[in-house]
Amino acid sequence: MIPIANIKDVANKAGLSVTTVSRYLNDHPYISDEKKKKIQKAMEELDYAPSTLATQLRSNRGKTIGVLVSRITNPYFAYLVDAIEKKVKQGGYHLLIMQTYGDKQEEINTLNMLKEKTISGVIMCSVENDFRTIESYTKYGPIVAAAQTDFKSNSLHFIMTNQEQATYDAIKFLIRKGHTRIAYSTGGDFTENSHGAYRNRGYLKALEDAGIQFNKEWVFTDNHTIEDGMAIAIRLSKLVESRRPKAIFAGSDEVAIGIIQKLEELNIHVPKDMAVMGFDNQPFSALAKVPITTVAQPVGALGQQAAELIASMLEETEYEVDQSQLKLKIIERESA
Amino acid sequence: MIPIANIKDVANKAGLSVTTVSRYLNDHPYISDEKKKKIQKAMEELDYAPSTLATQLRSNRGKTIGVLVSRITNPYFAYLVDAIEKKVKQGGYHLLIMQTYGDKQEEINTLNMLKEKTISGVIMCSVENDFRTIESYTKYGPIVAAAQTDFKSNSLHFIMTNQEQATYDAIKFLIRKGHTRIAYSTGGDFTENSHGAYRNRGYLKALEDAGIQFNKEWVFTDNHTIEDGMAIAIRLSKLVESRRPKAIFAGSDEVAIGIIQKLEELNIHVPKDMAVMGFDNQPFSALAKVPITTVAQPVGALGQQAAELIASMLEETEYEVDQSQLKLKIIERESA
DNA sequence: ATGAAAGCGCTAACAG
DNA sequence: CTGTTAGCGCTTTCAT
Repeated sequence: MIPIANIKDVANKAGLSVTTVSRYLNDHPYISDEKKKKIQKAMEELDYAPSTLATQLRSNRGKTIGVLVSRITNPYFAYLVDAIEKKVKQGGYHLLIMQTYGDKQEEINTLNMLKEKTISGVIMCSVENDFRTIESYTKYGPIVAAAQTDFKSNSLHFIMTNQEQATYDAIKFLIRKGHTRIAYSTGGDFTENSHGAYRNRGYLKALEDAGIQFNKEWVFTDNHTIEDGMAIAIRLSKLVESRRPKAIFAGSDEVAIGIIQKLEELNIHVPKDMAVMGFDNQPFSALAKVPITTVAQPVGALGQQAAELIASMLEETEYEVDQSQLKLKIIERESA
Repeated sequence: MIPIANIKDVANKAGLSVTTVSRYLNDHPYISDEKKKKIQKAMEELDYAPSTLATQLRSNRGKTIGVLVSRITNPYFAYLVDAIEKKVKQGGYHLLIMQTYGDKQEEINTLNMLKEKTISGVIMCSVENDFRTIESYTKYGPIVAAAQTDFKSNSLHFIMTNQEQATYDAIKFLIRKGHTRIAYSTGGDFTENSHGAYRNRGYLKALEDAGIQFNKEWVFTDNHTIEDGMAIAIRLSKLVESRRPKAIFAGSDEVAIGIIQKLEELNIHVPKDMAVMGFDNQPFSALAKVPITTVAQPVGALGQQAAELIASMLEETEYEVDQSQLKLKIIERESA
């Protein structure tokens, strides 16, 4: 691991000053072609690459964007990260991935990296803390959150999809299929200010509008994985039939596939005995044992726009989010 | 976006020198408790956080590890990244994710970030260039590749699983099931030095050992996604039955699920008309329409050990890879 | 068109 | 135990 040449070495070799070399590096005007050649030659011979560390320290601007996800193994986040990465790369940015696993403190830790200049901006694909708290970190750098909210802020920016409406539509879809006994699974805890509060509202509102009584026994909280879905199925199966729902909004395709799998194992058939509705429209959803009826999220557009928005904040240019690209859509297949 | 306090501000506020503050920051001995308190207080009041940029520039050691994957949306890589992230976090490192999408130049670009000090080390979860080339970048920082190879190097380190043996075993498994017409899909181009060369060898060797004639018509190259799998199924279906294989080694569960899905649509049944063998044992594989028989990769151990290995190189300590954790294993389900 | 010199925020001799 | 000082590699006035 040999010491790498620095700008001074290049300057010496080229018989010029560091200033000129720096100018060359930054595409300044006023350098004669002759010297340009010399510099290029020196750089090649020395196998030179400018230290991003020094550049960033001096110019006070980095090229790394932090991306917060709850876990990268959730395909929803993987696809989001993919879309973000493709876009930011165009602007010469890089992505530092941080997983929170639902932990508030981990999220704060990442936000603090803004202060330490480890990253220059943050895209929050999931959010754990309340927006008031998060907003307070915008004084350290730009933050974009992908989340639905009423929270108004000049400094904290959002890329929003209408989760409430989509959930309302999804429940309505089940109701139109004749369902009235509709269970509900969420990644949060079903309280007012938690994860998925908007979806909760959509669920409640759809029931209410249809004159269906809400049944607290039928809400399942804190579910994220295939295993969580399986656990739900087991609980569902243990309910005597008179108290058992006939449909469930799973909150994610991962949970949905777990539910379906276990239900079938337990000889409860989908959708005949139990309709299951997913969320996300992940690649495997169409290919499951019972293809999943779900709501598609516009991940590609979401990631791309989040990337463009954060870049515009970093570069102090304007960017207008295009809501028309951010629509959710029910995909009807066989599970409901 | 307010300017952040620096070490000098803290020193001034605490009425001490920057050295003492720096010592405090780095847990040096020999600071009186009284001053420690003062420093803590000053830091809090100023909302101070040390600039990682300056620290790294000065100490010439960063805390960011680059991770190269071909695409993060492939669950194999997502789980690998997850395992790596969990481990490096313990050492205070962060992960910069780079996707190559199979592009050699992208891989080189990432390796070059070592030179620029953007990252301090690289874990290559996928590899595109030849090892001779990659090895030449080790002079800029530690590189760990997760790949099987005979390439010997003092500077370039490997975390290896025996892909050849696993493929041999998988093909053997099919042969024991009575198959002799076995097709083969790979992510590479089936040449000697490409992607998956070891798997190719395993395939060829298993055929040879069983006295089965190799049929070039039955190898499908450059397949990675579910869509690629579907395309294979279509090509398979177009073969007249006398020239059609009765089994296929898909190379990945993603490709396998695509093949199975499309085959079933085309009324060719798995495994009756065509056995399909996957690779990776991804979470959805057990839950597919026809649960996939596959070979499980030890992603967790792979990620963890890659992380420990790179950390040991960065910290110049010793680390011995534990091969016993790195075994591949056939998981028999229904597709073959 | 080019260069000298100051300094970004921090660490590490060295001196006391 | 604490402070002074010289850089790490780069950008950026300010001269020339």
